[in-house]
Amino acid sequence: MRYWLMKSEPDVFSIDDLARVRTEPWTGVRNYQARNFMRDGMGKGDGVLFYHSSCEVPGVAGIAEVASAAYPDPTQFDRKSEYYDEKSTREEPRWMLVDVAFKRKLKRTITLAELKDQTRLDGFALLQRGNRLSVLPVTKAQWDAILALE
DNA sequence: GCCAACGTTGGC
DNA sequence: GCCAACGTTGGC
Repeated sequence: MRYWLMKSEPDVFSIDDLARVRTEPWTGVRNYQARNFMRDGMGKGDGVLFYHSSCEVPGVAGIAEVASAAYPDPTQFDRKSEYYDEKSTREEPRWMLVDVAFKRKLKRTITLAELKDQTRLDGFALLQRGNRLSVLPVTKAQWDAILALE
């Protein structure tokens, strides 16, 4: 079992939205490194920190889990989707995703500011300069350190 | 294969 | 709304 962090803008899709729908296909990732983590790294049952980005209080808002193996993101084939990719084909899909299932909402959001204060989290990918990845790996030690703040 | 221009992310 | 970081695109 591995651990991950996945970013979502709460105005678009929040932890409460995930709680409502229970399981959500993680559509729209169009970054190769993030895709590779989903395609090659993730397995069913892996832990996911659900992170709210681009909002008033950025931070970890809940816990989810990987609920499927990777499969082609259907939005890449949909001409009407904002995620449509004309260079992708069904024979050779360019973009993959996993399903993400709700586990629980944290009692409170663990803020980015708090995470930055933790010396135990030095080296955490989320906190590295210029990081913009929307899907990134978390070690067991980092996972435990973050959730200990709840 | 280089690199300038451009677009996007995301914190502040 | 600003801006730093950085990935992608396309001309050469």
